[in-house]
Amino acid sequence: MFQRPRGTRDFLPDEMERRRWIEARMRECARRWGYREVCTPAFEELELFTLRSGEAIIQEMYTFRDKGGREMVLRPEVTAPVLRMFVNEGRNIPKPIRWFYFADCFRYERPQKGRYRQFWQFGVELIGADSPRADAEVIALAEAMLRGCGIDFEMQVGHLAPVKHLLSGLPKEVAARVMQLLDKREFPALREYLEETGHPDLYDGLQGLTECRSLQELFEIIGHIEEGEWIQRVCSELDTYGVDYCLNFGIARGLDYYTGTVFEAFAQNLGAENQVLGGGTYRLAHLFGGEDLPSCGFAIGFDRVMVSLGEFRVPRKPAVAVIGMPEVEEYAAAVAKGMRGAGISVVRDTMERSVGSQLSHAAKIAEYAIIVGRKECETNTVTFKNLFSGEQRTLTLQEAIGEVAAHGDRA
RNA sequence: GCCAGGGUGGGGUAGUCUGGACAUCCUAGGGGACUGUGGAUCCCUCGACCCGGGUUCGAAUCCCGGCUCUGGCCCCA
Repeated sequence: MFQRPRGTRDFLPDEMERRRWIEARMRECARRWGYREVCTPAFEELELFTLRSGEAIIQEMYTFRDKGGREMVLRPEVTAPVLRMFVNEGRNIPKPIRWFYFADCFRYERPQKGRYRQFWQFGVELIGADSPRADAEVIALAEAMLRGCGIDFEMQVGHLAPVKHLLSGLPKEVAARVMQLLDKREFPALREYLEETGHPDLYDGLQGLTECRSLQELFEIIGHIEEGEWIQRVCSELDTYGVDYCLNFGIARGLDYYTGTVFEAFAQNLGAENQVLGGGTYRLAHLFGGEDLPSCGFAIGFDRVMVSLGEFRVPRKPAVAVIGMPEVEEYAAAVAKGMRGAGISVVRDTMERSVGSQLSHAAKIAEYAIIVGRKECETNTVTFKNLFSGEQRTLTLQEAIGEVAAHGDRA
């Protein structure tokens, strides 16, 4: 027997229906906000990802050398490919550009709850807009999309300027380490580290940033900064949208490429891997040879959304089993064809089973059975049986089609 | 890369501590009783000790290594 590769999953039909159902909701939400789908290759040149993030992350990627000797990688995320595509062929598209994607990504990491080696991201990029209103639109869309899926989550919004302001006097490595500790909320270690490096005075301000829950508190800590008005405007836009969020100026991840507003969403019922969405403003295009356009985007951890939602039933169109006696094979085929032509899901026996067995099987996989034999063939009718109630009637094909359609989706 | 706990037919399990004959039970799958009316019932059938090594007369059981799953750490672009 073959085992599935580590960190990958198989999806049976019930699970796929749930996944497609949620995916469709996200798609529909993106569409309503004016975003259109794009698709990039599943693999790219390795350098596309190391350019920004350094060589160190190679160990967490699926890299390979192709037959031409090129260093390639299965995409570990989609923002860089989308921006690469933008630089390659998006120059003459009217700005701002609103794109979304739904794609599988690959990371060579240790699997655990909500973390897989092949995982799906649903993401959105707003390219070329640089305003508080652009930031707010993307956050509001993120919120709407997650709400639309029905998960229970908390949206946190922050900005990198306050913490960068506080750390402006520190050497780069020290600042990076501080950000790391701050992001993880390891306050005792942070205090210790600041004392070691001779900046104990920064502790209260940094801790304050992670705890302050209003702009007023924020400005009391950092005083006046240039980005203050921007932050204020993003918040008031979010209030206008009616977005339910809380402030967190301790969000520090991705310092190397996020430039301003940052936001994250956390699901309530997941384990250690409870972040279901992350995003912010960034500048990437210039790295790939384009102009230095600001962009804002986010990615939803689709699999984590699915874990958070648990099991649920998706409405499904009813299925019909057409059971024909051997002597009227052609008539049965015509009935099946007619129903399929009307958009109905039809199955027929492929195992040469008896009528009794066929019905027995039909009861497990279909909602209705249609039985046709000499009798029905001669009168140009069908025997239409409701497999829930057992009730059965003689109908014309058109009447049977109408019956199935009238009962609609089943829950 | 680190820690903890698991791995027995497709799914769920008993047996493992205390080694012993054909490995338990439920469920799902296939067939039949039943060649124009099913889900019940009965019968038949298919099908497993994660892999490799060691100890032993004998290993699902004990020991070692590996793989893998679950949860946590690390990381999270």
